[in-house]
Amino acid sequence: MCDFFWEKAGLSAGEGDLSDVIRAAQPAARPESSMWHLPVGPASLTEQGASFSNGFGDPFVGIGDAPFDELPDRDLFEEIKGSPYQIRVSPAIASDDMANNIGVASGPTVATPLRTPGTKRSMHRKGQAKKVVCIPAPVAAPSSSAPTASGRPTNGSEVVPSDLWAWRKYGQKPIKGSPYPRGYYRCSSSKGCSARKQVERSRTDPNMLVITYTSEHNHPWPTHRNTLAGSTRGGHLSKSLSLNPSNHNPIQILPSARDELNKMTNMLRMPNDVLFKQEAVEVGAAEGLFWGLTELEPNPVSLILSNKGPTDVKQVEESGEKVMDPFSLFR
DNA sequence: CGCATTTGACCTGCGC
DNA sequence: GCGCAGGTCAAATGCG
Repeated sequence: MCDFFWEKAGLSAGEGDLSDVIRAAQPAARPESSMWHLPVGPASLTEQGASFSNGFGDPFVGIGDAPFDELPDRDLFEEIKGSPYQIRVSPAIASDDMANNIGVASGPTVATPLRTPGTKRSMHRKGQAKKVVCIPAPVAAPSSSAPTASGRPTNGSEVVPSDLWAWRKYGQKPIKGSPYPRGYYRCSSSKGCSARKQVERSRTDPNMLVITYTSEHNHPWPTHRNTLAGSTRGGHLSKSLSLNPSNHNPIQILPSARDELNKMTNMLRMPNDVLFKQEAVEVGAAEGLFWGLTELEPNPVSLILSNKGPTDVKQVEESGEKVMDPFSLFR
């Protein structure tokens, strides 16, 4: 049990359930924000169908695959290792049940849940681990003629943020009730890897991308993404950098999260096999969020936390420096 | 030439 | 059993 978390939420360990925690955490929310702020750390309850990815700063939002009132409460925090990241739960993607449960009208809109509660469709693939993360959508291609990162024209496909695994798109389908199509990707890092992900825009908040990861990778993280088969096209990170702050939400790292980020940095410097033995795959939002940073910058955290360095793409190109912000990884 | 993307067809599970 | 919707396949196409 993570006593810290409960204390942080103003509760004693073992007291209350998720609704209590949310309610207790609510005063911490910034008044101008339409988000609930949950001071939680890396958490993943994929087996239960609920998943919170940790949010390094504001932009990451975890949302479960199940309606909130069905989430396990204390079990959720069994997997929290202690560091108080903040996760914002957007009312725009939270369920009505959640809003009702916590009794807070904390947003202009409380939209429909991602999935209809209780439908069997949501349990379509029983036993398959799922992680659902929401991230701010990169600047979308507004028209069908807009190029993707690879320079190809699209038919309204998403500009899919890279998470540093190599993914190959194998399908796209329009989703009923949503104006946005869903893209289907499978891992191309390794033959036989069953990892898949689905990318779609949130129907309630078009500025958010909902990425659903299914199955686990059965191979280590790639050491050099650019050398992977199938990852070269559009995979040149240095070319895909976009450091214009207007392109994404500002990163806000809690002081108490810095230590944890530094720990992660050290972990990322370990050989792959060490990483796997330590089951570090749960560290980092959306699997491998920070993977690959080490080949670009000796101390990624320093980049995240530092105000130094070029502030826009032009400057980067001129200086030739390999400097990036965390969210350039998703472009 | 190798690989990624696109896209229509096909498959599968579920509700009625 | 049928229809619907989501998920996957695979041929066509294009880029580097």
